[in-house]
Amino acid sequence: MNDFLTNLPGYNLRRASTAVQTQLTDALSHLSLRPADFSMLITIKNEPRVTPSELGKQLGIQRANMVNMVTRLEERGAVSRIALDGRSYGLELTQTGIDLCAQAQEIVETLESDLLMRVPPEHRDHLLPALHALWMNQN
Amino acid sequence: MNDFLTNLPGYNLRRASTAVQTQLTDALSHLSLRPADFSMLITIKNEPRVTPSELGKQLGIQRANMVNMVTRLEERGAVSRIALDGRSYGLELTQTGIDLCAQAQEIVETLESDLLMRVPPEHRDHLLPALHALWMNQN
DNA sequence: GGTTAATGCTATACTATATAGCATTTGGGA
DNA sequence: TCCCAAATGCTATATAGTATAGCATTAACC
Repeated sequence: MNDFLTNLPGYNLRRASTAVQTQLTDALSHLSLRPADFSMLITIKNEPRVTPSELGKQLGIQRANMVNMVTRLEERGAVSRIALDGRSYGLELTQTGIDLCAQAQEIVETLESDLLMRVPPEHRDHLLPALHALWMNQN
Repeated sequence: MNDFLTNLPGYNLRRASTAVQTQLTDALSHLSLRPADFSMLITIKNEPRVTPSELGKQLGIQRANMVNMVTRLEERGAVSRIALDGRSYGLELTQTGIDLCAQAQEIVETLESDLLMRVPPEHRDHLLPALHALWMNQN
């Protein structure tokens, strides 16, 4: 049927990504958390007092788009701001944020394991390094 | 730094996908064509008189969202509608559409080949089947 | 022949992403 | 020390992608 498209790695990349992303969005919605929210929480957890700018750099999110995301997480009491100097501040998880992150982490790890199980065993170990190369080895 | 996220296949899938998608969008923008437009053209080319409904099914696009896309392609003279019965119509490429599709195909194939070259050789052949399994083996 | 399903479509909403521009603050070089 | 460039947080805005609900018309099936 659609031989041309299904033989393109890029097309399959997009379809696979949207499928997985939809699953993750659905699963995390029970915590009223979006995928990007989780990536923020886990990064703040591993790197306390990270600034929104640095967070955006690591996650591939524009500075301008971080503002509302941080605000939402702050308004629900998951993160708090700590002034670093006159213009910037660092982010830390509150206890609520720590708990939320732990719950989300469980959901994510279940999904990630399901994801890998859908990949035929002989290809499984190649997926992560291949994907990693695709966005790290950018020009 | 961000060990947890970069070890998740799903996260790497998303980052890789957005990176590749951005490149494709940029490259196709010279033809004023979006990635989804190209997927429509190539499918119509290989399956003349396909209906918007069927096209959407194959490409994972909602019926409601096909309407404007088909209209735009029709307005620029790339596709034409052919009444199949009282309520549905089939799509065909015009000569303009055939030419446009050929140009786009060249761009896409160049990008796809670049994409594969970024993947370390030992993982290269595993990427397509692994990705394919991720969106075809859905429950 | 009448109900059910399919089709194309409108309207709408939300998420993700991107850019331009602004005020404030920091930091480094003259 | 002063000044200028860069960084930071932020506002406003625009676009693409995706999703749902609902509607009128037509086709298909029992």
